[in-house]
Amino acid sequence: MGTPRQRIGIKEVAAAAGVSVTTVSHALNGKGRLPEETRERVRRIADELGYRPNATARNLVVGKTGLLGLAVSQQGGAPLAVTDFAYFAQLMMAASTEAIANGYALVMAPGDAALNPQAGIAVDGAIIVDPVRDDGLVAQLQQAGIAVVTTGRLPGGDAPSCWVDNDHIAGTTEMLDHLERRGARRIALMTSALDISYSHDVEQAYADWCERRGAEPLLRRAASDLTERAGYAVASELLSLPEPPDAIFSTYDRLAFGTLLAAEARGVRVPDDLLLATTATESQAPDEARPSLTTLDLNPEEIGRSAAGLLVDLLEEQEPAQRHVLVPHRVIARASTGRP
Amino acid sequence: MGTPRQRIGIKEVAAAAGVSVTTVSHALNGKGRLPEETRERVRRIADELGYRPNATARNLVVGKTGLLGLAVSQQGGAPLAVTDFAYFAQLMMAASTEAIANGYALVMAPGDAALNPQAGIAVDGAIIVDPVRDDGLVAQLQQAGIAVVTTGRLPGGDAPSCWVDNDHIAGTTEMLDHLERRGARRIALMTSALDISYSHDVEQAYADWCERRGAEPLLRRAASDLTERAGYAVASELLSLPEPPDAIFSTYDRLAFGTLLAAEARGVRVPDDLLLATTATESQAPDEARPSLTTLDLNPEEIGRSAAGLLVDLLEEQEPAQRHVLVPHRVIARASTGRP
DNA sequence: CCTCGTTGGAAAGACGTTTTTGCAAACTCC
DNA sequence: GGAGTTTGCAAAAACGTCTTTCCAACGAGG
Repeated sequence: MGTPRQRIGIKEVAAAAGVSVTTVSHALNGKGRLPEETRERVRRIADELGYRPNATARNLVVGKTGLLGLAVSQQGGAPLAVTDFAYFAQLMMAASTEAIANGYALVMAPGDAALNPQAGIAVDGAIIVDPVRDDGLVAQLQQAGIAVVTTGRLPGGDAPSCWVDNDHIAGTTEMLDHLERRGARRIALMTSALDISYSHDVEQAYADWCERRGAEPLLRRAASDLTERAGYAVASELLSLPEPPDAIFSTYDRLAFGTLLAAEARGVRVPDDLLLATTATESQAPDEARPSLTTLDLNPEEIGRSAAGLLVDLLEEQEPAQRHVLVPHRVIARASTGRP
Repeated sequence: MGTPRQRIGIKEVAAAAGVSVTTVSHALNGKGRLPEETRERVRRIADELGYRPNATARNLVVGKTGLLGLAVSQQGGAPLAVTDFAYFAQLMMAASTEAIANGYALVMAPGDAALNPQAGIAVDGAIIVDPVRDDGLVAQLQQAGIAVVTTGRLPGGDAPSCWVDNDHIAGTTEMLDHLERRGARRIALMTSALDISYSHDVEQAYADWCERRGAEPLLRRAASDLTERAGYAVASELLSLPEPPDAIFSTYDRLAFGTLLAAEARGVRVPDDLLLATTATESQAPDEARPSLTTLDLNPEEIGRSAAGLLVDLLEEQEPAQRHVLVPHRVIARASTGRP
């Protein structure tokens, strides 16, 4: 108020610098043939005036929307992976940060329809989290020529695709080794029935690990809502076996919390009678549980950051440096596997 | 591939309909003077051709960005309200849905800087969740002339503002009444020390309620990380008082879960020895707890939907129908307050 | 001195809409 | 049947940037 506060544009900068708008544009974008001296002067003046290029105008001329979409693959019609809010929120925040740093805006798709090329919002590229087999959205996007990066790999995906993922085979193996070192002789795997690459990788790593040791696999898939209640049910069943496991590796922290409750209800002490480890979706929660939970940290922030970065590369460079990214994991030993 | 797949624009529609682009624009936007018959025909042809207006071009000419920002107010420099992922995610998804329905894209701000009018991404308007007193971002946005809607009211806010909120006074009172009806004689309030309107409203409602009954208030503010651990600590202190409460109302579900643990650890039975109620941030979790928790449901989806809707009104209409929205709450009685 | 290549920079078109203005044709009214 | 008024639509100007094209000045080589 008082100040006219006219948004200053490239024209104003040009006038102030005594050059044409062309020169300003070239100077700021490193294009054209200009002596470094002029470039520098224009940049300085633009800075002084607080010039911020209008993203809409730029997008219009370069033919982009400036938008990246982020969606969680839908199993059936589940209203978002309700159980994984923390993992998902961390991933999203990191992806958003990276997108903004590259001049894009990340928009959350509240459902498959939001990114539908025919009906939804127009985006330059999309990140699909944990695609399920035959994910319709992924197919639609690719068919429409929209760049797609998945976190986790598309099961059965034939087409060449871009993804970022953890090395779940290695992570699972490390955790099983850890449990064995802490004295486990009979390790059960508690996972989900979701048809995503994560499940497949973990189950395969587990099967291979057991086979190498000549051990009998003890695999349970919890109800796909992945609540503590589901973990409680599966753990109760496991613990009442004639030959119950002496260690459980859960691939979702909610399932592990439920397992903790089930153990307590049956008077099974963790870690004395049962070792318990989990994959983390929420960084603090496992540490706050009683006892604190040994965790395989999947580093969702880095997943999100990498996914957005890869997507931007895909959009801006003709040939991205890499089409696949592996994000490092980390085994964090806590009280639930003994010797804290 | 094979099909040229030229993006069809307003020009193609005009050609197909045998009219000018002006007429197409007018027909589609309900502007200008056109007989209904022409309008209808143009709309039909546009539909048949699958015409989708280019949002970027539209935004350019109307001088908008088409972006709405959503940020969680930062207390100090906390990396997002970590504890409230579920509440927050539900709110965000609903806001995103509403934004898209109105032709906007909602972008999550991964920190205050992202929406800074000087340095961040340019948005038409912003939703700030639970603003703390003297929130810098709110001030900056308003000063820059960017429309702001807050969920929860800005403490000490002098300027006229737009917000959507629950009637926490009424909600708290209802819950206290419920506890009293279920036999509580000494009700403690467990809340946070956050300087947001939510805390103030609840504390005031509690103080008033106690005063009306001549009861002594028993108020505790948990550490602001609001974890189960924090709830555990506060509950332990309360239960070890010479005259402990026979009911606790927690304003965050995590605190209530911690309370449940503390009660169990001390052999205090819920609901027999202690009634426990909580405000919900996660719809299923309180139901899944053991015992299931009586809940004050704040309806975060509706908060998010309303906030986005109000923001759009603010941007598109000179004078919005209303500047404040109250979203209904709901008391859900469960096992933790007896008689399920 | 003339030609040619290089350098620095400006002019103008384009991106796909919306909006304003303009202008005939078709009515209405006396 | 002429003067106004309404109706239906088109032409053109924006919006702010990037990009292509073009031109003048300058230097070098013969």
